[in-house]
Order: sequence, then structure tokens, then C-alpha cells
Amino acid sequence: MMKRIRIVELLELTDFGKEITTMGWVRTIRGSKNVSFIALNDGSCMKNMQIVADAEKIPADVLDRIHSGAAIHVVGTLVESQGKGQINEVQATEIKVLGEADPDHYPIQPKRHTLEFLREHAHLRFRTNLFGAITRVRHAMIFAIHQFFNDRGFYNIHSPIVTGSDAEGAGEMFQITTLDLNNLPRTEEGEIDYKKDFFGKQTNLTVSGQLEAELAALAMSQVYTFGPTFRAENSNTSRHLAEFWMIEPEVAFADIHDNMDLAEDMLKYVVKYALDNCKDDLEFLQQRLANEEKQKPQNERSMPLIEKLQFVLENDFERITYTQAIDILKNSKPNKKKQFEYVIEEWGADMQSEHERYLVEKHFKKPVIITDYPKDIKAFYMKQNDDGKTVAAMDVLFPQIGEIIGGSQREENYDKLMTRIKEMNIPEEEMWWFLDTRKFGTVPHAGYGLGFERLMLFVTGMTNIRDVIPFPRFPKNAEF
RNA sequence: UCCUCCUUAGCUCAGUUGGUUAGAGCACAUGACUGUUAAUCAUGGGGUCCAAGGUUCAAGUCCUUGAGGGGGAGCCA
Repeated sequence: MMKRIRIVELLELTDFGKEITTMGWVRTIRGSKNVSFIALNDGSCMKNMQIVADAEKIPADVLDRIHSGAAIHVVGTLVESQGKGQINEVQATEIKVLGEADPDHYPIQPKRHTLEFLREHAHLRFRTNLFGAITRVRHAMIFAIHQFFNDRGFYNIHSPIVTGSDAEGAGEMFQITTLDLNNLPRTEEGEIDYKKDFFGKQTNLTVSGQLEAELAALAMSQVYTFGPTFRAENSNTSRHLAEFWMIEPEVAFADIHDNMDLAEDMLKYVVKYALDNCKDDLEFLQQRLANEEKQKPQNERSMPLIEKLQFVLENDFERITYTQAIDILKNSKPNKKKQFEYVIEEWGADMQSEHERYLVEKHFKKPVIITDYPKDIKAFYMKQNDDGKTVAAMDVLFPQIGEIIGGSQREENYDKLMTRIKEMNIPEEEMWWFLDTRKFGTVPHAGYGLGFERLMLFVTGMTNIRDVIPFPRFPKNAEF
């Protein structure tokens, strides 16, 4: 393949006079009689490389084929920039058009597009400044998460994507099958005969890797999963996807407090990683957010993005129990004045997002971890506390996003776990392998699930989760 | 799934009380300009007003239904 210098490297070079080759996609081209300027981007960074095309050196029929979106191959001399705004530029000696982009049909113009329009052109939105920045930050976050866990001696586990269990208990599942839906095999009783299906049983896409992560943790001591997760909920919100990526650490010999420490350390680590490694992209995202919020009244605007990230880094998360949270809410102004849609009457109520937002955004004004929820509103596998009423669950709540992490210490006692399984009608016969861990060498352990795209919302300041994953899947949409 | 708002040029939008041939900026084409920074200036082409039905002398505008999208809620990560 042709040798090229990536634009991120090229922008730093000062050995003027050197001949270089670079390639990329044209962002804008400005022309006058004698000279044209091309802003070239190859995705390697936020900034564009300025290519100077002299009318004497570059034939008009080549320049005529260059519009926004075209891919070009540039050979030229690196020179000190004669204009303002960049230190260097490439004085082109030869330009080859690798791929034209007919401006009558190419949808991405060098102007502001709405996020909705770009969502409908998700195959081309990588070519915008915004989605270039989001894509680079997303990569950095993925990398930082693996680095965080690797540095602490965690092992990455690939939990299965196909599951034969519907006991994961985290929502509606997508069924997968190779059966002919127009001609389903039936048993004598008239039921669908799943013995004839590919796996010999009914199977679904996973809604959580937690149960398998627990199996691994109870041998490897500390593991984490980072994989795709599927929920068939009919959720139409800016915080939900049908296919999203989840990080699920699971740690043996750990309790709920260790779990909270790990969650807080991890979030701070990855936020710091973004601040240290994605400066240009974050500055661009910060500017976008500020522009977006110009229409909002002063008191509803959030703090600048980078300041917000630093704030999370520098402050301890508030840790309170569910019981304390309910007390605060009961005595809060909006509750007394009945401004909440759901007024908090008594202990045991499930908190609505308006309550979580009040605690995080109004009362504490920082991330909050709520622990020890009533057992009746939480999952069967959570560690039962001595009070008989609560479980060692924890939710990490972030401003604007709400629940970014949900986790718990796990119930390691076989009898207590069995009691909950029976009380909550979990199909016990499907759980034998999970229950085995409590029979053989059980230990206290804990873990949580982090919604990766929700973390992305926080770090990028974007407000719709469909914009922080390249190809979002949601009800009635699986395009691209 | 519920509530609510929106859908007009390739894109972003305006379109008054229902009234003649539906507008602007950007993009594009042509021309001007000795180096621009989303260049500037002049000229030009470009429309199934989301779809179907209805009210009316007359519908982009009003009504009904549907589709798609935004925001909020529920469920959750």
C-alpha cells in the first residue's frame, strides 16, 4: 500500500522542505484564481491538514473533481504556513482523486447538521468533526477500562452471547432460533418442539454476563466482562439501547464497600484517562455542549464539560443508604410541596428518576451511591442484610444520566439464596450450575454492571445514547 | 407502551387571519478576487410543502387517520 503520514503526525512536523505523502477526505475546499486550499482529515485527530493547491501545479480538471467528502492522495512539500491558524501546510505537487463525492448527492456538507439528520446517515457521520471526536473518545474509554482492570490483576472473561437460561432476570430477551418460523415443529401436545432447534433448547441473546462472571470470579478471584448485551424492552428513550456494551467486574473476597471503592476508582480512572488523552476532542465536545445550551436559561445550563469531568475526579462520591435517601426525599421541598409526580410517602417505595435527579443534581450536587435497598425491589442474587429487610445493593447515580452503575454484594449462602429463588419463582432447575458455586467453596463476593454508553454520555456531554454508539439498535430500527 | 411537540429546496429554517407565481442562509454551477481559514462579492438552477382522506370558492396553513423523528415518563445499564 501507499506510504502515507497520518495527519495527526503531519501537523506536528517542522522539517520544512521535506517531501511527504498524505491521504484523507476533503472537509472543505476554498478556491481563488491562483490557489486553492483544501482542509484534509483522515480521522486521526480533530484538526485538518491544510493542502495548498497552486493552479500552476495542480490541473484545473483535478481541482474540479474535488468537493467536500472526496478522498484524495496528496504528494507535496511540507512548508511553513504563510497563513494564520496553522504552523505548517503541504504545498501540493501532485493530487490524485481516489474517490469523488458528488456534491449533488453527498449528504454531509461542511456546515452544522442536526443530530437527527446524522443519525439517519450513520454510515457517513464518522466523517463529521463531532462523530470523529466521539469515535476517538469511545476508543480511549474502551482502552482505559481494559487498562484499569489489567493494572489491578483482573482477568477479562468472554461471557456467552447466546444463553439457554431465562433466569438472568434483567429484562425482555431476544429469542434466537434456526427453526423455520413458517413451519414450526410441534410436540404431541402442540407446543413448539425446541429439541429440534439448533441448540436443542430455547435460546436467547444474553441480557447480562454476571452469572457467568461469578463462576469465573469464584476461581480467578477477580474478573470482568466487557461485551454486548441485548434487551428487547420497548424502551424509547435517550438513555436506552436494545444492543449496548456492558462492563461487569466480579470480585471474590469482597463486600459491598470494596465494590463501591472499585466502582468509584474505575470511573475516576477512565475520566482521568479521557482528560489526559483526548484534550482536543473534549474541547470540541465542550464547545458543542456550550453552543447547544445557549438556548437554555442560565440556571439550567450545566458546567463546562471539562470542568464537570474534573469535578468528578476531585470529589468523593456521596455514599448513602436507601433509608437515608428516603428520609432526605421525604423532607425535601418538592416532596412537601407535592412537586414530585410521585410523592414519597413511606419506606419501601421505588425511587423514580425525578427523585434520583433531585438527590444528585439538587441536594448533593455530585455523584451519589445509594446502598441497601429493600429486598423486594431488587434481584434474587443480592446479599441479604442482617436486618431481614434490605439487600447489599448499590446504584451509582450521575448527574443528567441517572443510574450509570448497578451492582451488589452477592448472596453466597446456599440456603438463603435458595429461599429467595423459591420466593421469587426463579426457575430453579436452570440454575444448578450457578447454585453449585454456593455448594463448593463459596466466598463473599461482589460485582456490578456499568453501562458503557451511559459512561460515554457523561464523558462526551452528549445527551442521546444513540449518538455515542456507531450503529444504534432500538425499537423499529436496525439500519446499517 | 403513555404524554407532548415536530415533518416546507441537498442541509438548516421562515412562511402572518386559509387568498396571486412558496422564501432566506448554506451547498452546487458560472464569473470576479495574489494566501484562504465553514473565505468574500455578483449571477443562476433547484420544491410530490411526510402520506392518505376530509372541510372550503380557495389548504403549506384547518380537521381525521397513518408513518417517521425529537423531548419527557415507565423499565433499566
